[in-house]
Amino acid sequence: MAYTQARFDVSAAPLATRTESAWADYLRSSKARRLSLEAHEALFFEGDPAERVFEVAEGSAMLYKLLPDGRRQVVEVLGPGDMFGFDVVGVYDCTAESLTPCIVHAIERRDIETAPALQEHLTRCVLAKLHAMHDHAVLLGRKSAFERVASFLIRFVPQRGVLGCVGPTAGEEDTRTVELPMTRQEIADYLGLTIETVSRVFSDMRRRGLISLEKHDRVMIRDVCSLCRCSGTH
Amino acid sequence: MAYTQARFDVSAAPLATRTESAWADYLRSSKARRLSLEAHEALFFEGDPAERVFEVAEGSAMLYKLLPDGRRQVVEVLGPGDMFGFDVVGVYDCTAESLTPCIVHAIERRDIETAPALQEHLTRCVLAKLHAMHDHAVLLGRKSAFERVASFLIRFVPQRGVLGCVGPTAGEEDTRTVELPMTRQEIADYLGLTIETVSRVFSDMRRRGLISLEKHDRVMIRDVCSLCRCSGTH
DNA sequence: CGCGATTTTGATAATGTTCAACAGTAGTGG
DNA sequence: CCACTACTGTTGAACATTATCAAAATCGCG
Repeated sequence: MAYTQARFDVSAAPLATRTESAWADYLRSSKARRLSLEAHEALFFEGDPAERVFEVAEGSAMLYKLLPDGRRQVVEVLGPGDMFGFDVVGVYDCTAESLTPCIVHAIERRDIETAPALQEHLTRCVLAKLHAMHDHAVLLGRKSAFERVASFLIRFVPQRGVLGCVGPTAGEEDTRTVELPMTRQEIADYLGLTIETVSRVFSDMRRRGLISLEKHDRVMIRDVCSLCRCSGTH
Repeated sequence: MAYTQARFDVSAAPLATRTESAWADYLRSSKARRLSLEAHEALFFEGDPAERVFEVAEGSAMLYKLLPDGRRQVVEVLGPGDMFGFDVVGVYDCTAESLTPCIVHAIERRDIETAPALQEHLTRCVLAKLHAMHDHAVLLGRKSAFERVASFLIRFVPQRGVLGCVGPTAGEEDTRTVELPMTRQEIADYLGLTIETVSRVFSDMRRRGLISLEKHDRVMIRDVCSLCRCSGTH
C-alpha cells in the first residue's frame, strides 16, 4: 500500500477546503439561481431533460421514482448542503419534490463542466450520495420494519448513529427531539413499507418507551443509544 | 431552461471521448496495477483504509455490507468497465469480492486526484453507479420476489430492460441465454430475499415457461419481452 | 365547532421466511 | 468407472411479518 490512512487524511483536507471555497464563490456569483419552493412542489420530473444541478440551501426535499402501477420509492431525502439532479443519460432519473418550504440553488451544468474546482465539489457530493445509497440498500434489503424506522429516526440526530458516533455525553440524559420533515406516507415510501406499518411501529416504540410523540412530526427520542441498538446496524 | 437536451448531448459526446482516452492512456501506463483474482477472493474489506480505486477488466465482482448479526446485503454487482472502491471518509464502506475469476486494474487515488481528465472519468462512473443504485432501491423497496428475479435476469441481457430498450428484432424468437456469475445465496443477498425464495421463483418461472435452466447458472430466457413485463418496471 | 385530511387501530390475508428433508452436481479416490 | 462425500440447490409445511381493507380517532384550520 502506497500511503497510510493518516497521510490520506491530511492530503484530503486542503482539497476539501479548496473546493468548498470555489463552490461558495460560485454560489455568490450571479450565475447561481436561487429558487424558493413551497412544501410539496415538484422541481423536476423523472424523464425531464437534465439541464441543471441543484443544491438545497434551506429546508428539505426528496427524490422519488414511480413504477407504472403507481408504487413509489423515495430514493433520497435531502437536507441543507445536499446536491441533486445529477444525470448520466441526459434526463433526470427521479422526480424531485420539496418536503418543506425550501430554498435551492440552481447551477447550470455548463458552468460546472468548465470549472474543475466545481467539478471536484460535485464529485465529492456524488460520492457521499453513493455511500448513503449503500446504507439505504442494506436498510431496504435486510432490515425489519422496526429497524428501518429506528434507523430513519436516528438519521435526524446529527453526529449519531453514523461511523464515529460520539455517543451520549457522560452522565446526561441522552434525550433528543427531532422534527420529521415528512408525512407517514413519505416515510413509508422511503423505507419500503406501508403507511400502516410505519404508524404501527411508531405506536409500538411509544408503548416501549423508546420515543414519545409531541406532534405527529415531532418525535422525542428518550434515549438515542437505546434506539440505535434497535436499528440493526450496531 | 438554458439549452435543450439535444445541445447537451452534442456537448457531452466529445467530453466522453476525451476522458475515455485519458483513461485508456492511464491504464496503458505503468502506474496502473493489474491484479488477477480467483473466484470468491476478497479484494478489500469494509473499514479498510481506502487507498486505491479499481476497475473491473474481466470477470465480475460484487460489493457487500454486513450487519453485526451476519445478515448480508450485496449492494453492487460489477462487470467489465465498472469502477469501485470510491470513498468519502477514508475507508471503504463495503467489502469487495470477486464472483468469477477476474482481472482488475488498481489505480492510486493520488494519480486520479492530480489528473483532471481521470477525475472526469471517475465522476462519470460514480454518476452511473448512483443511477443504478436508485433503480436498485426501487427493486428492494417496492418490488415482489418475482419482479426482483425478473429484473435481475434482464440485467444480464445487454441493451434490454433499460431506458431505450431496443425491443425484440421483428419476427424473430426473442430467446436469449444468460450466464449467471452468482450462486443462489449471492443472488438472494443482492435481491434482499432468501435463497429458498430465489429458488422457488426460478422454479415458478420454469413451470410458467418463461425460462429454462440448462444448468443452475445458465438460464435460457424464452421471451425477453415477456420476462420484462414481469419485472414491474414496464 | 366542524370539516377534510392524515393518522391510528383492528381484523384478515398474502407474501416471504424458517426449518427440515431431499435431490442434484461436482470433485475425489479407490 | 463407480462409490463416497460435500456442497449447492430444490421442495414442503408451518410460521412470522407485513400488506390490505375497513373503520375509528386525531389533527389542522377556517
